[in-house]
Amino acid sequence: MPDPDILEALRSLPHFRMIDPRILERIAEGCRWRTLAAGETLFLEGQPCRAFYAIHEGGVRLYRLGPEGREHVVHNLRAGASFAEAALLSFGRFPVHAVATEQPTKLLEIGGDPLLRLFREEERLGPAMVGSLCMHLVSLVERVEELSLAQAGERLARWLLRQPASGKGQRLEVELSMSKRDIASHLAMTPETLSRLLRKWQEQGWIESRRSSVVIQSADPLSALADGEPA
Amino acid sequence: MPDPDILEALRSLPHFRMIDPRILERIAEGCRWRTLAAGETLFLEGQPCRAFYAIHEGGVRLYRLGPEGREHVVHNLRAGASFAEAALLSFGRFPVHAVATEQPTKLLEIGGDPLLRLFREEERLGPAMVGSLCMHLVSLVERVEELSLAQAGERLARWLLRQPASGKGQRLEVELSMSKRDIASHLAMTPETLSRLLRKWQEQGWIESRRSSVVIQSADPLSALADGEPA
DNA sequence: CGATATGTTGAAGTTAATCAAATCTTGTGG
DNA sequence: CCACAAGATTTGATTAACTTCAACATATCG
Repeated sequence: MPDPDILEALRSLPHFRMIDPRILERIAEGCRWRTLAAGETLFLEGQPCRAFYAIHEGGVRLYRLGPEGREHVVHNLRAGASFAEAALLSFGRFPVHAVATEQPTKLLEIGGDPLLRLFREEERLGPAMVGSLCMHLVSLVERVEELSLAQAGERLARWLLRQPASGKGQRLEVELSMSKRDIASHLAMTPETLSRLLRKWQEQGWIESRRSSVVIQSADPLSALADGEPA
Repeated sequence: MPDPDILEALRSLPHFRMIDPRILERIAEGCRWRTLAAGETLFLEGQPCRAFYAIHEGGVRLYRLGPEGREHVVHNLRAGASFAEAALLSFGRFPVHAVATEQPTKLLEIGGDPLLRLFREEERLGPAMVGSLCMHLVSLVERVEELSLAQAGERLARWLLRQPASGKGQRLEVELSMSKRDIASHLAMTPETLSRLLRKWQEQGWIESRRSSVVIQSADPLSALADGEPA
């Protein structure tokens, strides 16, 4: 009887988005929560690797030690990220040290043994995980592309047009799935800038900005912005 | 006798970074190049999917058609990105339309049949691909995190400290793996800003900026910057 | 050497962040 | 149901950071 929190956490990982629930339960049996204090070490370089990890809360720093004892930071990860998959599946040993950077840091430890056994027993697991990961990859690649755009308006217009929209004809209604504060953060701008952009576009008559939705009244100028036309 | 260009292109994909060269050759046999003109359609939503694609040059737009014939852009991808893996491995049909957005757009088409056969025959392929993809995922997650940082100096300092560095003791020498122009682009800043930051840090005595390398003379102030200390 | 691409520097102009404060929501307890 | 507190959003004024534009310098290569 696996912990429902663990199942929920597994489902939220891009690794397992499209995995059969029964298989997921078997993976969940090999999982457990780990909570670390800030600065506490999770594993050391060279140790044999029997699991990989997903950060539920807090942050983790992966680093090597240089000749003079200087930390060489390889990655600095926060909630939502996962790590050590390749160590588990390909290398067998951790290639870096890992320490928690925040207090508290809560990790999901996903045991490798059930996972590797399932890879052998369930033919569809490999392709399903690869497909699932790739879908996530495509999103991230595009997110990187978009964050590289200098203009805040360009980023917002792109994001807005990509949101699932209900509505017929010209009037598209976009339900905002997060708070505006979180949207601003997602788009790497301040809430103030987001608010001002929405107001400006409303004054132009392009949109109607509501509390938790935006009605797009004419998508064309937004599309132009999204494609890099000067504001 | 697979086309060496195809092998090279496959190797450069995060999917196949750690795959046995002999397996890679068998995958390569199911690949071919596709070149499209701007606006040309690659596939339509609902068509059966027998391959996935990697963009070698140009760009591809993935979209659905809304009720009024309005394009709903799902992704806008450029060189280096790949897509339709999940369609191939999980769905069997394309969930979106795909058209080239640039002239010319050159794609590598990776046939699904050899891939799916290999998944069954080669036990290690699944875990190896998952591990490889995850490694790339970790990098991307962190890149997103970093691009969200407002300050250009913060981004550069982080990037610099994470580069593989040779050198003993305090003097770390970082060989620049790309042109400064490309580094600037990677970090979402202009070459001018990059140049000015390097010069400023050199005047502070923190680094020595050379043509294609940077010698870090004291990493501490850079680390402070990278951790978000005000400049 | 000359041509082209890459990198550097300076001045001017914009964008978006910051700071500060007002307004609006939402949830809670009385 | 209302008052209140905490949080979210909006607005305005200011400022700092970064881009843009233009010119120059420096490599790289045939």
